[in-house]
Amino acid sequence: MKTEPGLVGLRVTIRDVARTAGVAVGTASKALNGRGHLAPETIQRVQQVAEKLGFHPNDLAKSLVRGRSFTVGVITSDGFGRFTTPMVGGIEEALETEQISVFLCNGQGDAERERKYVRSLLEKHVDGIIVAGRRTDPRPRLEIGSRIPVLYAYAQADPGMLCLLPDDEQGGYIAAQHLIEQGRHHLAHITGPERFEAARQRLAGMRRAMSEADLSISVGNLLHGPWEESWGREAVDELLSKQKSIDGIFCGSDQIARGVCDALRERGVKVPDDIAVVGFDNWDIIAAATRPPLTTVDMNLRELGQLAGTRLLEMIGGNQHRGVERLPCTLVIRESSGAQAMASDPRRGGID
Amino acid sequence: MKTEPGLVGLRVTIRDVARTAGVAVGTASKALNGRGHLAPETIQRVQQVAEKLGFHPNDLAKSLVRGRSFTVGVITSDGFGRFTTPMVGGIEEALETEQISVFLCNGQGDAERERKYVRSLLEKHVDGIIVAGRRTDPRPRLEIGSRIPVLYAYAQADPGMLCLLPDDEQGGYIAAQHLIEQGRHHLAHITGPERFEAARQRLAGMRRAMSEADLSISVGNLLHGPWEESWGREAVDELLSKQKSIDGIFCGSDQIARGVCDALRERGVKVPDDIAVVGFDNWDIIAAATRPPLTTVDMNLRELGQLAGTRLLEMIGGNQHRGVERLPCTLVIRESSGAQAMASDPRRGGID
DNA sequence: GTGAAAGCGCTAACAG
DNA sequence: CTGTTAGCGCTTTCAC
Repeated sequence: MKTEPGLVGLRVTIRDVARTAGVAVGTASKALNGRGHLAPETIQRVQQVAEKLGFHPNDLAKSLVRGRSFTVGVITSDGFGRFTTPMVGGIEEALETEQISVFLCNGQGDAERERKYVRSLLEKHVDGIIVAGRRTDPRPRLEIGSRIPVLYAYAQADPGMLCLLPDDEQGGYIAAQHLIEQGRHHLAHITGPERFEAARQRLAGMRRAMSEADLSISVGNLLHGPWEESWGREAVDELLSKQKSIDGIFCGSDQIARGVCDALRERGVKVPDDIAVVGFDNWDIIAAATRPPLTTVDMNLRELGQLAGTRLLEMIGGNQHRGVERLPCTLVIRESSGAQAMASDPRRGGID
Repeated sequence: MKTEPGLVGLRVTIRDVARTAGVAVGTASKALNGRGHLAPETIQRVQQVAEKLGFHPNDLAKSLVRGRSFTVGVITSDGFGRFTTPMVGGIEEALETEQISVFLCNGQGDAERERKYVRSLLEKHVDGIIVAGRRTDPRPRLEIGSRIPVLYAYAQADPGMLCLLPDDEQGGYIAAQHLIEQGRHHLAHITGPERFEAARQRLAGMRRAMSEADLSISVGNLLHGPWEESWGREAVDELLSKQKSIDGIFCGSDQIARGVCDALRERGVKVPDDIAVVGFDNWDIIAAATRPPLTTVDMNLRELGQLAGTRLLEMIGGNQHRGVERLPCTLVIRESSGAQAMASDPRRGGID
């Protein structure tokens, strides 16, 4: 026995709407979607009935017949940590303009889990998949025995895949360039482990900026260590124990920069007057709370996410992309670098 | 013209599998899902063919006929900030055991966006919705003209809804109790704005612990301010300028606690020797980097998320829930409280 | 302009 | 044990 329209029927279908409005199902469909040529009054009547009945079209059925689900999957590897969080926001933003919903999958960097998720997403017939990572070093490619587009954001697979990354080299460049512009010529770099591509590229960018100004990093002024606040403090000890005349430090992360600033202050070294400091990440909870507030490089992860969403949409539309695409970083000027806060051009110092 | 099985056919359907395996569609379905009674060899053959063809069942069709989508929607209000991030992890974990996928919706605390998302989720025929907030104060209920279950996690609507919250009162209780057990009897409380229910409840818990020990908070030792690190520093100035003999401070958040510790150290006050400090949140990036590392209260947000997932599953299964349910907090002992690090019982000091 | 019918891919009776 | 049939709710021809 069919539920009567207007009653509590848990499932108001288009047939209920059609019957109540006194039209055929096909007609109701057209009225609801604005397709075909219908009498204005019919359209209105159907829509009113739908409204009154609280009709919600069943996307499952819709997708089935249209052959597309209007959903995409996002597989993250760090369970929404500080890198993926803003990215996912950007992805969603780009996708929602096309009414596409996001399946969230927390891969936790575990290949087995990722495989499971891929399977599940494939069965949900998602229109595409974005892999959002937490480090830029190459990782194994996601195996998908299917023709749906895949893309990597803040993650890198092989060159056959589209990989969206921040331009760490350019980020290092603008950081160092900024210090140099403040008249600081004796620069040190305190950063993370050398095995991170990001650390190597930021350093490369710094070197490029310095060599353009006929400067270079003195031996002993380049310190690699863990990505931790305490490493920033230790590194300062190491650096200053050698009595070097340093007037600027570029740090590979805001956490390191925070440790650096704390250590300098506790030694009576004034930031930025004696030594200017620039961080990396613009992780506001760190950067804004540091004394003084950190000038730092922003990787524009939200924009990276938006780009990922946009590119995926293009790929779903049939335009394939591949290779590495890098998004410029931006300098966010606060107080630690001794500069006037001012708008900075995102493209400035770009390498292209 | 149908794509031949085995060819590049972008859509391998169960019919392709059935035809290739030389069985009927219904039989293939049973073989693939382990339903009905089939000859073992048939099952195997069908499965092999499915594998070879790279067959992925279409969940859309499956859901359509089964009347359930095996998906749920999670609407967050802070775009995956520090509260929702661990919760969403827990939610996913609880749900994946039942093979349920999560639609991620970033409501950004905007009622209009939430409405849009609800609509979209309803059309996707999700089996349930979780609203994950970032503060525990009452918020408007989500309007859903439908019979699917809804629940609030780290958010509170009206009493007709199921709301899952951390037990802030008990959290405040165990924090203060811990300080008292360390022999600290002159306690201060530096916390967030009074308009936050969480701030009021943590304070209430602290009061309960103190009154049980025949203690109370002296006038002037209770300071409300913004949830910021700098407020912690300012509050210390305010507190110590009055020359009070304080030997313990319970802070309403780790950020505040960090500011407090920094300010104390810079004034030459030893933590924990002179003054013991306890924070709230166990936000590791803050708590672990503070000098000394913070003893703090963990709201177990991941577990809260798991609970949310579990409860939603129960509700989907037909068992309705309503009212507020609170999950106990746990004390995480580090160095700032002067205690031996030791396992603590989550239930200890519970109010029930 | 509107209705009727076919079918998206799958599962679930019911026959055989 | 396996095949056939009838839909799930919707869109989309194609007639009228």
